[in-house]
Amino acid sequence: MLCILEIVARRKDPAVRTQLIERAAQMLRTREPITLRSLVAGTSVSTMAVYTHFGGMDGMWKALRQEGFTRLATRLAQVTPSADPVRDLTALVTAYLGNALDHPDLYRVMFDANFDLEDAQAADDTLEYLVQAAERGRLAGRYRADTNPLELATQSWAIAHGLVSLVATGPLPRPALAHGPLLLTALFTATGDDPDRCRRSVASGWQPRLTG
Amino acid sequence: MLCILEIVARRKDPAVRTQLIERAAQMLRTREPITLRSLVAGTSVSTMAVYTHFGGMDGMWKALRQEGFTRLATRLAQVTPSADPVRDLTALVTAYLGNALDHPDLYRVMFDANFDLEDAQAADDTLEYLVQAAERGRLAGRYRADTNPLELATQSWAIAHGLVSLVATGPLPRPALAHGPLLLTALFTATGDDPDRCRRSVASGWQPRLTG
DNA sequence: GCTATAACATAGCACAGCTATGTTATGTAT
DNA sequence: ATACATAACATAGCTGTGCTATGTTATAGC
Repeated sequence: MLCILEIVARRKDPAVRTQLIERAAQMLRTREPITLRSLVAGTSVSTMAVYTHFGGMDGMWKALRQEGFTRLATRLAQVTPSADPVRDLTALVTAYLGNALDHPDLYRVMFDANFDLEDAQAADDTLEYLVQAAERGRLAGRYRADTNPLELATQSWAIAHGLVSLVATGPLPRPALAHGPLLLTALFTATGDDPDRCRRSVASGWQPRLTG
Repeated sequence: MLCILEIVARRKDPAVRTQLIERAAQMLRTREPITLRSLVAGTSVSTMAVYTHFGGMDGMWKALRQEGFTRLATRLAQVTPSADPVRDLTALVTAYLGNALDHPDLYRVMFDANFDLEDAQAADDTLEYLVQAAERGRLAGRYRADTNPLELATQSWAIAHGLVSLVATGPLPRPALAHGPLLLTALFTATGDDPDRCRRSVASGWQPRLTG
């Protein structure tokens, strides 16, 4: 009997994979240039490990982007829903900004040149956190009944990404992030929330620490 | 007599410089990989020309980014001020989006990894167009008297950059740009403009062609 | 134990950006 | 007009890049 798919010898060690991408993330943080040889230099593995585990440097970068989205998702998941969904959506945006500021180089890689479907899916998955909060806000009557949660989430995302990418990638100074609350309040108010109540919700969901 | 500064022999030909960056922009458009040798291959100059004119490939990329900001400034300059400064600011944002969509690869390069002061200055110069429109809006009484034109311009920029970079770089589909009018209206209204009047101004400044 | 399989190590390939060195063209001074 | 000084230019070769071809070794199933 032929057991084609079950014949496996010398399985790859998953630890090697995580070791490599963690080292890559570390090198990204310390601004060291990441090359095939410099990447494996700090480890006990050979250059071929990059090919068996990632299929090449492109695959490694792809996995690194994926790691970035995973960390982002972890951070978004730490935002515990409260009774105020507008505050929650603000808190999610704040978490998004905080993640980008804590790992600016990783964030830059996440939204760099070569995107493919896998990464786009990962981006959509993280967006889903915002969609849920937007939907809860609509159900709570904070936004107009005809509000499309996906659209509101996308608009919030655009604001967050616009601000943080201009700050993380260069031209704008970090205090420019302080525009966040005003932009979010403007968006949520335009979506139907009461201005004063919205201001309070956004203020309670925002983390002033970001602009430091 | 020594004329130190005036002793010049065989001046560099500016035409070579423009030829190279135009070819680089063209190769960017056609997705050809831009390497030192592939860049000069189509020209009659040697690889050394890149070093005499730009000091290396990094300098060439820097000049290419500069060219991107120059084109952007040209496009923004084509927006003729009208009697409605809110419309004008919307039109400027629309021109910003249109430029990014017409030259997506160039736009990506403009906001890519290595930024330095020269490029940041170029970015600030283009921002100045938005600042002027914001200031005119304030003087016209459309925005609150205590509105900071630079801040309003920066907020508009963040919205534009957030939207268009998410569209040009991947995850969002092009129709997502249709969120622009709502976001701008929300921002301008929050800055003091009358909601109905603002909606009309934004609608008249917006180019629906973008979302196609 | 034997064999098949795949992870692994090594060496070398093509190409990248860059630089050292020689050549040529051009403005200045005699 | 001629000679010189200067810098743009052409050529060839350098180091380092990602990648691949080839041989070796460790592991799973009979």
